Amino acid sequence: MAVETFGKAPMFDDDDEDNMPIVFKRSSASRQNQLNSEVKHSQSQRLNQLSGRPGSDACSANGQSSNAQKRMTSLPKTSPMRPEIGSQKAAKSSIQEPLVKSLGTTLKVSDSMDSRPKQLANAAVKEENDSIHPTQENSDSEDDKPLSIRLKGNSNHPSKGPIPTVQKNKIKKSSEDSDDEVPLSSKFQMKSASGVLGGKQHGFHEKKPLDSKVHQNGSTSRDKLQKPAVVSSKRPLPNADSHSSSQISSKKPKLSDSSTPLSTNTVSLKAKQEVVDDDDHIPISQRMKMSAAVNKSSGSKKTVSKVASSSIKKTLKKSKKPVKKSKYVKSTKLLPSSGDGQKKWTTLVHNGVIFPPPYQTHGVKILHKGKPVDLTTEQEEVATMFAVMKDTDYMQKPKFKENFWNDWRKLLGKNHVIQNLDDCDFTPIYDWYQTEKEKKKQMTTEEKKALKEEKLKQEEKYMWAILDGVKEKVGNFRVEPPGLFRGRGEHPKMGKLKKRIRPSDITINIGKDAPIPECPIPGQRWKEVRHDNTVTWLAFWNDPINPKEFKYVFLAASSSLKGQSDKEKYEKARMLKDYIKNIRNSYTKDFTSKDPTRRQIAVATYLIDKLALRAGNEKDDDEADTVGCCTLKVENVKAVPPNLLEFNFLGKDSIKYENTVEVELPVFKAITQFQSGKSGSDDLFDKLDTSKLNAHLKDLMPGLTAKVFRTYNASITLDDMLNRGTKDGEVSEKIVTYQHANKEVAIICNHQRTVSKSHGAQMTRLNEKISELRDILKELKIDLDRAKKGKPPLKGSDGKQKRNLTPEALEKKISQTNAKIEKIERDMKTKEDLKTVALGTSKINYLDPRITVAWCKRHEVPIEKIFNKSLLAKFAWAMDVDPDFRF
DNA sequence: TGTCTGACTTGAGGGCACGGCA
DNA sequence: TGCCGTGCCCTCAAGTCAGACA
Repeated sequence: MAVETFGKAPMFDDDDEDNMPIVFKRSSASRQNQLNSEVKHSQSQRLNQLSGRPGSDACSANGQSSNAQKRMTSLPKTSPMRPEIGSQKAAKSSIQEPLVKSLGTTLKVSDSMDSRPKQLANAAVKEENDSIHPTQENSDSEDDKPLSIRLKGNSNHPSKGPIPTVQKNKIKKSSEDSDDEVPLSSKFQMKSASGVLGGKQHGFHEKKPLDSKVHQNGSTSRDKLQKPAVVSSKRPLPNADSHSSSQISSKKPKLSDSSTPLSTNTVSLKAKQEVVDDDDHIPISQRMKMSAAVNKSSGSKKTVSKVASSSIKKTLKKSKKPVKKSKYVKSTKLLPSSGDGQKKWTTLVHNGVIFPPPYQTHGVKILHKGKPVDLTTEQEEVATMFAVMKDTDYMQKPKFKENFWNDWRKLLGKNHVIQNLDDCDFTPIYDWYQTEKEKKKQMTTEEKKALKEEKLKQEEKYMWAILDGVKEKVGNFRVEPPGLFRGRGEHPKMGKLKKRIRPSDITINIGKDAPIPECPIPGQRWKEVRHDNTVTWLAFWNDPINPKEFKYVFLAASSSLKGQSDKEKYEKARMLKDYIKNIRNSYTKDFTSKDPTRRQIAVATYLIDKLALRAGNEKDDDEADTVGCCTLKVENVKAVPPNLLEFNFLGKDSIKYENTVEVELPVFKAITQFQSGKSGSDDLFDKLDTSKLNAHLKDLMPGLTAKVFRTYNASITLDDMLNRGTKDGEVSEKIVTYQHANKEVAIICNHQRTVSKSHGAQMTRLNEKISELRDILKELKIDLDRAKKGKPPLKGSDGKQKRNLTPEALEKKISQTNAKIEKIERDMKTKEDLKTVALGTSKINYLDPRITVAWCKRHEVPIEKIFNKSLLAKFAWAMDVDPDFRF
C-alpha cells in the first residue's frame, strides 16, 4: 500500500470565485454552444456506435426515412431493421392493419398498450376544457391514496384504469390509431419528415473548436479522453493507468455473457410483418441497430423566446467573471462520452475527505431504575444517539429498540449494572439536547454567521477536486458521522449502531501524480490509496451496517462527469422512442407464447412499460421486504375478472404502491396462469429475474434496461403534456401547466411525500383570507354604486369613514381584489393537488432537462421559474438546447 | 448459471436559510 | 422586527445493473 504523506498543499485558496455556482462560470452562451456541440458530437458518435450505425448514416437518415424503409422492405434479411419513424401513412396502411387482422385481439391490445400517453394527453385536453388551472378533481378524499391510484383517478373513468380513456380517445381520434404507440407530439414530428433527434441536437456535422482549446490552463487532457472507436459493453480490465498502490487487480474476462436463448426466437420487432419470420434467427438488437436512425433534423424554426433566452443569458451572464485569477478552470463542459470501464479521467487531484469532530462528552447521566448511572464516553455517545431520537417514530418500533440494545449492551459489557433497556430513562440527555438546540437557536445572526464561516473555512479545501485540470465540486466530501441506522419501513437493521468511520476505513482514489491527501487525524493513515481512472469515486469506505456494501465519495451533480452520464441516460431514453413501437408489438405477441419464460418476460415488460414499475432485484433477508416487478409476489397482484389487476405492494423506500388497472385480456390470463397453484408468498414471475429481463431487453435495443422505460415514459409524458397543454397567457399560468405535467409524471413514477404538518392550518388560513377579500369586494361594489351616484362611501366594518374614491379608482381596486382572490384560489388548488406528490424527484432524475429548457424558450418562461440554482448547475449541459427540441 | 461485488443512480426526509408579511 | 412558511440543500438509505467469479 502506497501511503504517503505530503506537505500541506493548499489547492484552491487562490480562487475568489469558489462559491460561485459552477453553472455561472460559463463565459457565454455561444461558448456553451460550442462546448455542447463537442459533446453532442461525441455523444452522437457513441450512440451510433452503440446501435451499430455510423454517424453518417444517422445524418443521412434525416428526412429520408421513407427511402430507408423502402430499402428495408427490399432487403429484409440484411437491411437494417429500422424502427418506424418516418412515413406514418405507410405504417398505417401496410403494417397496422394486417397486424390487427392476423392477431385477432391485437387491435385492442395495441391500442390500449399506449394508453398512458394518450390518457395523460386526454387529461391535458380536459385541462384545457376546464381552463388550464387544475380543477377540483383531486379532492381531499384522494389524498391518502397512493399516487398510482390517483393517476387512475385522474382519468375520466374513476372506476376503471387507463383503458376506457384510451377507448374514448380512440373514438375521438380514430385516424390516429395506427400510430398510437407514439404520442401525438411525436407524430407531428415524424410527419414533418424531419425530426429533432438529430440535427442540431446531435450535431454530427458541426465542426467546432475543441473545448480544450478554450481551457488553457491545464490540460489538453480532454483531447486525450476522446472516446475510442468501439464502445465495449463490458467492463474492461483495468488499464495501465488503473492500478492500486497496494494491489493490482487482475480481472478475468467474463465467461458467459449471454444472449438469452430467447433472443434468437424473439419475434421481429419490425413492423413490416411480411419479413418478420425470415430473420428471426438474428437477434433483434442486431437487426435493429443496423437500421435504427435516431436522428431527425429539426423541423420548422420558431421564434426563440426573448424572455426565456434573456433569462438564461442573464443567469449565465452572472458567470461572466473572468477566470483570470483562478489557477484552474471550473467545470463548464461535458467530458467526452465515457462508458463503463473506460478511462474516466487522466489527472485527478483532491484533498480527501473531512471527518466529523470527535465526540465531546456532556456528562449528563441517564437514569437506571431512577438512579443516575456513570457511563464511559463511548457508552454515553451511543446513549445520546438513542436519547435524541425520543420524538421520532422509531421509538415506537420494537425492532429499533432491540437492535439498539443489542449493540449498546456490547459496549456496556456483560457485568454492567444496566441489564435491561426498559429500566433506563434517557430523559436527562434528551432534555440536555433540547437545551443545546435552543441555545443554538438563540444565537445572534453574527454568531451564526461566524460559526458558518468557520465551518466553511475548515471544509473549503475538501469541497473541490481538479479533474483533468478542471475545478469540480465534490459532492459528499463529509464522512458520515456515527449514529443509529435509520432504515426505512420495517428494516430489520434499524437501530443498529453505525460506528464511527476512521481514516483506516477509507480508500482514496486519486491521480497517480497527485499528492496523496494528508490524513486529517494525526497518527492515522488511509486504508489504501488507489489510482484507478476507470471509476469516478474519490474515496469509499465499507458501510458499517452492511460491510459488504460501500459508501462512495463522488463529484457533485453539477460536475462534467455527472452531466455526461446524465445526458447519456436521456439519449438512451430518447433512443427507446424509436424502438418502442416494435418492442410493444413484440411483447404483445409473446403474451400468448407457449414458452412460459418468454410469456413472463412479455408480461413483466408490459408492466414495466405501462406502470413504470422498477425492475425489482432480489433482496436479502436482512433488507426491508420491498418488491419490484420481477420480485412481485402472488399476493401483491389480485386478478379481478374480467381483466382488472389490483396491485398492492411496498416498493422502493417502503413506499406503498396501490393501483388497479384494466389490462389486456391476454395479460390478465397470463397473470392468472402465473398465479395458479402458488401460494401468496410465492414469486409471481418464478422464471424471471432482472438479469434475464435485462438481457432480453438488450436484444430489443442496445443498452436497454428496465429503468430506461421509466425515464422514457416520464420524459415523453412531460414533452407531450407541455406541448398539448400550453396556452398563451400569463407566465404564472404556464407554470401551472408545467407543474401539472410534472405532477402527472410524479404520479406515474409513484413519487410520494408526506403531507406537511401545517398543511391543514395553511389551507384554513388561505380560506379565511379569501373570505376577507370577498367581504372587501362586496363593500367596494357598494361603494362603486354610490360613487357613481355621487354619494360618499359607507362606513367600514370598523366604523370608520372610508376615503372618498372616484369610480375609476374603485373599479381598479375591485379588479385588483379579484386578481388577489384568483391567485389565492390558484395557489390553494396547486397546494392541495401537490400535497402528497413530490415533484422534485422526477425533475431531478427522470425529466430530460432539454424538454423544459426548450419549452421555456418557446413560451417565454424564465428558466429560473422551473429550475432552481442547483438544477441550473446540474443541467448546464442542456441550457443551449434548440427551442424546437422535442424528446 | 447463479451469486457476489462494485459502481453508480434514485429517493425521501430533515434542517435551515431566506423572504414575505403583519 | 419577529414570526412563519417555503423551498433549497444535504444526507444517507435504497435501489439498478454489469462484470467477476465459483
